[in-house]
Order: sequence, then structure tokens, then C-alpha cells
Amino acid sequence: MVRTPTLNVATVRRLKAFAWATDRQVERLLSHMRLQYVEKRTVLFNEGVPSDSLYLLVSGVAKLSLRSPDDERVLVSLVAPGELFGITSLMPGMQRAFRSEAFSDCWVGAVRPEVFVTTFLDCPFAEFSAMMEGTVGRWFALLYRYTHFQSSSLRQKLALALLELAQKFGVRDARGTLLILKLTHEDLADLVGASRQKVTEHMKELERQQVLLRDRRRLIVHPDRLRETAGLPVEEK
Amino acid sequence: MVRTPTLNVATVRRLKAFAWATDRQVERLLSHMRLQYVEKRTVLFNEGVPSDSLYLLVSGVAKLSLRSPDDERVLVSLVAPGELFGITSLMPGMQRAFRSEAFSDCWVGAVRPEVFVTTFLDCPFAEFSAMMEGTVGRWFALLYRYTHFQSSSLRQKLALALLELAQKFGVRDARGTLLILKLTHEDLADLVGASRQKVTEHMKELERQQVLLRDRRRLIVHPDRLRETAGLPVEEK
DNA sequence: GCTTTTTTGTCACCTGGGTGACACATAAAG
DNA sequence: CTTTATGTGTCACCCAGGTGACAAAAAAGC
Repeated sequence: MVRTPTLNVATVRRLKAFAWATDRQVERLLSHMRLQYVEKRTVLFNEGVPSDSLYLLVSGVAKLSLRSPDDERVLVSLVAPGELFGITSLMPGMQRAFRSEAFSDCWVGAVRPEVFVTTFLDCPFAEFSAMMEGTVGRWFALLYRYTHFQSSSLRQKLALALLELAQKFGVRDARGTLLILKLTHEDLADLVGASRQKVTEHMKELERQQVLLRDRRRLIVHPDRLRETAGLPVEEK
Repeated sequence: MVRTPTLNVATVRRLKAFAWATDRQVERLLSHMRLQYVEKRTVLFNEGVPSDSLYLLVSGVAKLSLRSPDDERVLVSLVAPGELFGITSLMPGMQRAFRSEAFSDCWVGAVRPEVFVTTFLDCPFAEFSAMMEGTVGRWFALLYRYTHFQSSSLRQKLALALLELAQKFGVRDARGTLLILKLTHEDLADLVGASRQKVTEHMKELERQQVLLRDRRRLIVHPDRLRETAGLPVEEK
């Protein structure tokens, strides 16, 4: 039989995530928090699902991971007691970036992100989350790329990097998406952490396979095919 | 001769970072923004320095990078016009994580983070930034680790990962920092993106070199030596 | 305690990608 | 239009780390 942990104001305030909060705030938060026991190996949420809750790990260890194309699992991070996780819920309409599961038996508190924000910040949730999106949103894109790099071949890394560049610097063009940037192979090599020579080889190869083409020193990429070579699920519109 | 770009309310509102803002807010922001021309290759800020400004890239391309232990440079990201960067300034006392320099000639607008936050959110900056710290702060730690992984050997990756674990799960102990977690070599392998066998080999090696030791299935690490093997500057207290 | 399962340690062997070197192409500078 | 610098393409060679296989050691079940 498992004993429900006491989760009172004093306990919570001892967590570093709440050191700066007032008693009243913590009190309000607790009154809105549903506490749940999560048994080892149980999945709390999966990557790709809508994110509607923010979690506080009360005890135990939680695990954030993702599944790579070749079905290897990447362990992104281990969450310690006192940490907040499931932070995508603070950005509007964002899906969960990682899967979360209990690494050991855990007690987890869940709150709606709106409650969390309005408790500590007295400003409308929508404003806060728009601000988050505009500022830290891009860090997520980065984190996404890097976590996916972990288990990828150079080809896949290149595809992933070019995809990100296409989103940022691409304009539609008759032949695909034109990158309005003059990038050298060396730049790309620095971006994916590889040698210039191998980047050259793979770029040639990608050209041959019609994944991209070059007009002068401008790249024109084909996002769908890039997504495919990166091993990502092809996005349906 | 370079022409100063017109930076009026309409222009700014067209940027996706500000699509949701009101005219009055944008107006206020602009009145506090110092616009500057940055020539290609010029460094705007270096990693490790205190971060006191938030930047808006008006035109051109900016580059975020870092220098790895072995002096390779990792190109972390390219910033597109309309994006905000230098976001560490939104978290209290945080240092710049990356170096930023102009990838091409740029026009850049700088604002104090307090102005930015109070303009769009009408809540005190201190509260906002404490909230940021508590929520997205850990994502930064992750991003930090992953960007540094880029140019590291397995040894260094392991050291980096263990260092992060020590910060989260470590308790001081007569012999060093005890990790209150039972991790298998396979877990570590998933964390650093390597094979179990090689992790075993390197862990043995690290034990031999007194960087860590094992008591049963509990790890006791020596953070300073880890930092050293990770190739990080040793932290002076 | 004994048995089963999970981890650890260590091989021998293979491969993706790093390195250096150099010719060729393209762009900038004059 | 030349010259010089910078980027590209392609080698041959090497090494860190992946893979598979298996024995020894620890844990977990019973």
C-alpha cells in the first residue's frame, strides 16, 4: 500500500521552483492540483499529443524520451523531484515534444497551465503564452533538432538542418523552396557537427537523388523529400 | 553608404513575433529600441558575458555559435529577420549561452528586457523572469548539454551527462557527490546516444582514473574531475 | 537459500565519418 | 580581364565507436 505524500505549503515552498512564491500563491496552486501516483514504466504522456497539463514531480524520477526514426529511444532527460515538466503546455497549441514516463514510482501533481500562470503572474494566460511562444519558442525548435540529431546519421542530420533552414529562410519557388542564404558546405558542416568533406559528399548525393538542387550558390530544397530522408513522418496538409 | 531602415509600427507588426501585439505596445517598444548596424563577422556578444539586452533582428542574418573545448566552433543556429534573440536576458542573472555575430551585414534593434516584458505583459519583470527561470530554465540546461555534445567524444559526453545528473540528483558525500539514482549503463548509453558496450568501457576507465567510483549500483562522482574530462573550464568558487 | 533475470565486462570485427592532400571551379578584388 | 582567395569535389587512409557474442557478476523472484 502506498501512502499519499502530504503536500502542504511548507513542503512546496522548500522546492527551488517555488522559493520565490508567496504562501497564498502556493496555497492556491495546491488547491487546483490533482495529485496522482504513477507506477514505474507508466507513460504519462506521449510525444505528439496536445499538451493540456503542467506537471510537478513530487517524488520519484520521471523520464523524458523520444523515439527516433530507426526506433532507437533517446533518453532526453531525467526529471528530479521538485521540477516542473510538460512545459509545452505553456505555449499555445503546442504538442508534447517528448514522451514522459515514470522512471521509478512517482507522485506527480498536475495543474492546468492557465491556473499556474494566473496564480503566479496575474496577467492573462493568452498573453503570457504568446510571449513565451515568441521568445523561447525557437529554443524548442533547436532542442528538437539536437535531440533528433542524437541517433541520426550524417545524411539525416543534414536533412534535419536543411529543413529547419527552409522554415526560417525559405521562400516558395517553382522548383521547390529556395533558401535566401548563401551557405558554404563548411557552414553546414559546423551546423551538423561534421567535416566539410563529408558534407560535400552527402550534398552531392542529395542532389543526385533530387532532394535538393543548386542554382549558383543558392539552394533549392524539397521539404517533403527532406523530411523523408530525415526519417520524419511526412506531414500531411 | 548604408541606409537606415524605417522601423515603423506597421513594419514591426508584420513580423510574426509581434503579430499578436497592439499598435500602442509596438509603438512603446520602438521608442525604447536602439537600432544599430552590425557589419558581417562583427561579434554582438560573447558566450559567458552577462546578458542585459534583448535583440530583434531587423534585417540580415545573425549567427549563434559556441566554441568547444577542442576549439572547434559549433554553429548552433542562424537567426532570421524578425526573430528575437539573446533570450537569456529574460532570465535573472543568466549569462549568454552562445556567442552571437553577424553572419551577413545586419540591422539589429536592442531593448532592455524589462522594457520588453512590461510593454507586452503588464506584470513586474522580476516576477516574469523568475517564472521563466522556474519553467524553461531547465530546457536551457538541456540545450546546453546537447550543443556541447556536438563536438565531443564519448568520454566527454559521458562526463557532461554525469555532471548534469550530479546537479539534479547529487548529494554531497564524504567521497564526492552521490547520485541518488540507480542507473544502468544502458540508461547512460541512451542518454549520450552511444552503445551500451562502449559506455561500460568508458565507465571502467573513468573509475580507474578516479573520476568516479561505484558503491553497489550507486555512483559517486567527482564534479571537478568530471568537468575537467568534459573539457569545461573548471569552476572556481 | 536457490533460480531466473538483469546487468556488467570484454572480446574480435566492421563501418561511418574524420583527416590530409590536391585539382578544379567559382567568386572577389584589383 | 587578371589575379587571388574561397569554395567544391574526390581521393586514400585511419580511428572512434557500433555490433554481436558470450561469460561472469549482481539483483530480483520465489
